[in-house]
Amino acid sequence: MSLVMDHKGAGRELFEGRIGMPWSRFRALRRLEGTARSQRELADLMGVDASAMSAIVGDLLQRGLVSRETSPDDGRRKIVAITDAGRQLITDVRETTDVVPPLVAALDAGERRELLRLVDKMRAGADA
Amino acid sequence: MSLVMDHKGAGRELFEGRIGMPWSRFRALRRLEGTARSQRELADLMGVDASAMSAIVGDLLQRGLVSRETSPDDGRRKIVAITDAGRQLITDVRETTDVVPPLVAALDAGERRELLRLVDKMRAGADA
DNA sequence: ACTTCTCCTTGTAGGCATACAACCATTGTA
DNA sequence: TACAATGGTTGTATGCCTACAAGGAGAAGT
Repeated sequence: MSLVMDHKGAGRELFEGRIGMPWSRFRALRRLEGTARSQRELADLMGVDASAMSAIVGDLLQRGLVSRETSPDDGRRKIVAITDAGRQLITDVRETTDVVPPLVAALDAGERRELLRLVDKMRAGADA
Repeated sequence: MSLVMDHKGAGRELFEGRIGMPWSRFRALRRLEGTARSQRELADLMGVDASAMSAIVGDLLQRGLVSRETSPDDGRRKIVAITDAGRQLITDVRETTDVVPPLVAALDAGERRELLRLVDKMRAGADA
């Protein structure tokens, strides 16, 4: 945890510099890859409150990465869906491998593979 | 990196709730375990500017976790040293193992050991 | 000596993440 | 039909991390 906390700053700098967007936006975008969701669902998934979600979606909308429209079933809900541009952005980020974080440089190839495996496993657990 | 970014919030909450201190303070404190250092040294190590360091040390001082005195050699420098209370706090934090981060819960014992090894190796690289 | 550099401090500001309160519109319930 | 609950928006505030500017004090170079 300590390692994480100490290097999140570097991570954000790297990321935000690369795609010019606060991390929270990308985080939300990722949750829309599979399904469109209401803002409430998104907020619950990410553990933030409705007002924060409102701002995030508003921003993504302006960037053209998602669409937002009122649900036909329930006039209160706004359904947020990822756009092609949004998908493209996620793909681009995923393919960004040219910057090996300095941290990982300390590991050899086998260790990196193992780390990746563990991280994926943790993420799978966390997303569930 | 994604995993890190997504869970730093939880980490901070956990940490700050436990010891009532922003992470940056602890981060600085750790760098004083081995040697006393001037604020400039500390700032360079942590990659923050002098004014940020000034605030951090001021806070640690108020908490009684470090001492600060002008260097005998150079009247400009303030030498910061960790106190017993500071060491105690670090020890306490290190011994806090009662909260297995939810993330790690997805791994079995062997995997956790391996993860720990990799993390230690990365940290060793980063601290150097 | 005079100037320049260095260390530290204080004040100020910006960005991000987050929360809460107040409010509107819509839906669900008694 | 009233009243309560829900989804969303806007405004406001807090905390942390960070930076930059300006200025005091000591040290170094010429």
